[in-house]
Amino acid sequence: MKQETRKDEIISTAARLFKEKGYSAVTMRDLATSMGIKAASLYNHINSKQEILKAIIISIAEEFTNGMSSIIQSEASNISKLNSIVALHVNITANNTNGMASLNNDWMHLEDQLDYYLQLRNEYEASFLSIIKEGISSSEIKNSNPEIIMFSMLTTLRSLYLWIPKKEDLNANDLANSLSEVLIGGINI
Amino acid sequence: MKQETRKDEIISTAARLFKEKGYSAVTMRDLATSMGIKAASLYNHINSKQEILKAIIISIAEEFTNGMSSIIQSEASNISKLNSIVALHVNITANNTNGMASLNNDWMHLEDQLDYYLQLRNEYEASFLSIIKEGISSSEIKNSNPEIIMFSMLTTLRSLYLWIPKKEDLNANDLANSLSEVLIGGINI
DNA sequence: TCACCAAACTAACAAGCGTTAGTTTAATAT
DNA sequence: ATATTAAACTAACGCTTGTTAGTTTGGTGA
Repeated sequence: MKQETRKDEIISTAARLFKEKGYSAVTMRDLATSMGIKAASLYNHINSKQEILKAIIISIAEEFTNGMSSIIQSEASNISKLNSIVALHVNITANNTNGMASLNNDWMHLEDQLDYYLQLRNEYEASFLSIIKEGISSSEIKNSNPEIIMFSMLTTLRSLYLWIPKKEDLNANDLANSLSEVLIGGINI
Repeated sequence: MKQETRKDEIISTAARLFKEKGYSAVTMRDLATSMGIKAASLYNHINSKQEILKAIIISIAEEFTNGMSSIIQSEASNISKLNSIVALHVNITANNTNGMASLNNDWMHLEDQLDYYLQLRNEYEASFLSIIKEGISSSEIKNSNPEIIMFSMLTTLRSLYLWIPKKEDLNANDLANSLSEVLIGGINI
């Protein structure tokens, strides 16, 4: 765990501001003011506003890709893989709530890295869907529409960034377990 | 059903653009180009960019408030009320996919109407939560954390705008039913 | 035929944008 | 003490922003 550089501070401050108003509505002067410096001084540490967005989003996207890769390769049951996906989202989001907001809402403002981001996202969703389909084949999962199941789970998981900060006394494991129960077990008796 | 005015065309075109890039990243010149006119000409029909956002968001928010009000007043079971909420979201979203994107992502750029919007949203969530809590009390719903249940359902429903446009042969009733099954019944066997 | 009017236009505004260039400051290493 | 350097600064750039003012256009009703 390397110590946080000034560039890291800029990136995490930017992520906080991007969460509140979105990438496009946050100016370099806003960011500088939040850091207690002038806008021009930011450029001693970063090359462009774009670069900040890229740094926020791509690193998280790659975390998801790596996590999914481990899950896919494991020998667990498909239901157990879904539980692991829930835990993956809870953990990544708990560690970088602000960044998750940019990933969800500002990915379209990635320029050079947009294609790469979309590739990672498509691969992630394909892996997710294949787990659900295999779970249906093996009778672990109800024979419902697999796209609807994935959509429902994934949108809930993607929105965790809105919800986790409100639970100050958060235990990530407890949340992941409760959420898995609701998402997988349903709510009716 | 009154015929669409030029102002309505501007608002629906704006909603389409706002969905793609967000309110802040869409300029009045972008909007004008999409309409095939010059930016200044927009001001023959609308008073400000703000006003467009307000027109998009507030009308939808009030639709939700009215829908929830009917559901709350009905004599149905709590599970049945949840089914009605799912249908409410599917129907409103199917009729105004682009507007739902602004409601979800650009509500914070409402200025004068921000407080009003937040009031409607808070009331809506309070009603939603009370249905779930009553469902738990009456043993219709598993005794899980009611906030987690609401969070899970609501975030899925709020993300429908991303998903509905991909299903071109959409039957709103079928989608509402399938989604209710997954959200309420869960997915495991 | 002519007055009217909605809806387009051209031109321009002040303010704000991301960014660059060159300079100063203050701490560290020699 | 002196040289080096990271990190701040001031000043300004060219461009884009939302918006206004005043003008032209083309169709409708008297």
